[in-house]
Amino acid sequence: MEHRIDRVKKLLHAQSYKLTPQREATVRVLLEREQDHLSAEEIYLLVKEKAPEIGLATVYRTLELLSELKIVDKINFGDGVSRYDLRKEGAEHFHHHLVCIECGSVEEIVDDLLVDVEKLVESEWGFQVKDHRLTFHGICKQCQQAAVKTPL
Amino acid sequence: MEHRIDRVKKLLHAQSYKLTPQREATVRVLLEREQDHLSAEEIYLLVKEKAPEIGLATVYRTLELLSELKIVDKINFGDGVSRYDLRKEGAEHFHHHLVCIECGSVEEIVDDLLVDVEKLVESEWGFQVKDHRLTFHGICKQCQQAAVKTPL
DNA sequence: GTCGGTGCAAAATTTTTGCACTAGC
DNA sequence: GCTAGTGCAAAAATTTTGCACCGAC
Repeated sequence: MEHRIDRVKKLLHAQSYKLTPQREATVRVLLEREQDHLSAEEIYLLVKEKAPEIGLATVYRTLELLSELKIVDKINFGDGVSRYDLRKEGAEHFHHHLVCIECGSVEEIVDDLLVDVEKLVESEWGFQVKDHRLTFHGICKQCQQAAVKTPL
Repeated sequence: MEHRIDRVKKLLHAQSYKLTPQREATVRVLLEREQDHLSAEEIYLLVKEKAPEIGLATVYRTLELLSELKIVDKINFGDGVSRYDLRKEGAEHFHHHLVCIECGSVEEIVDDLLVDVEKLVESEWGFQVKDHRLTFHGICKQCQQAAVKTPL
């Protein structure tokens, strides 16, 4: 855990930003709840438990900063709010999402499935790919099983 | 053009909704500006030119309805607003987006690149894919050429 | 007359901004 | 002291909702 905080600290310092207590608390929440795709509000409430004096605006400013530095990814699943995901350390593996349209659960998959597709996009469209977002919408394993047990 | 309006009309009727003048004006704007990824506000302003009495709330309600019926796709590129895209007629081909991080242009690609990837997700994760969203971020052909001519 | 649909205004929600204040160098 | 960073409150921006009204069947 600590080495991951240190890594963020270094990335911030490299751009002359500081890892303030507020920023550290925010990063710690992101680390602790890495699988959770938290919204700014949710992050704010969790950070408040560690650092009660923090303001929502600071959380937004921190998340925006981390987002610019590509330390977190700002993602949007179509409900009104942005969600924030810590990037994995080895930046060559992106992670994608499986959003269940039944129960709303979000699963992550870490394989880089798009290597071939990216090559195709570069050669066919002349578009130099830097990053990508991929989200599948569908029905998760649990809901499929539930549907078998209790059909409509 | 007209047959595409008719198609929407049928889809609405099939679910006991009407193609009111306001809804028709909205769909026409979407048809005319199909490549443009308009926001609700932009659509509202364009619809107002045809039907000045329309309210923004109606545009939102129409877009939400069309979205539920899968006639349009609600997409989000990370700026604060939702954008709306008419689905292509042959629903088995989704369309993906190439977002240029230099000039902000959005290109569409219509190939269904993900057939193999979807199969993998279904077999590996047991997730039944219904739809997907794929966006590439990178540098478009024009900006690459501009960069060669005028390096930093 | 009923009911889906609409327009308007108000409300709710999410995010940003202005400004005075603080802490570290 | 200067500067980056912060907290708070206000503002902005986007989207939703309540309600009275309208129009087609």
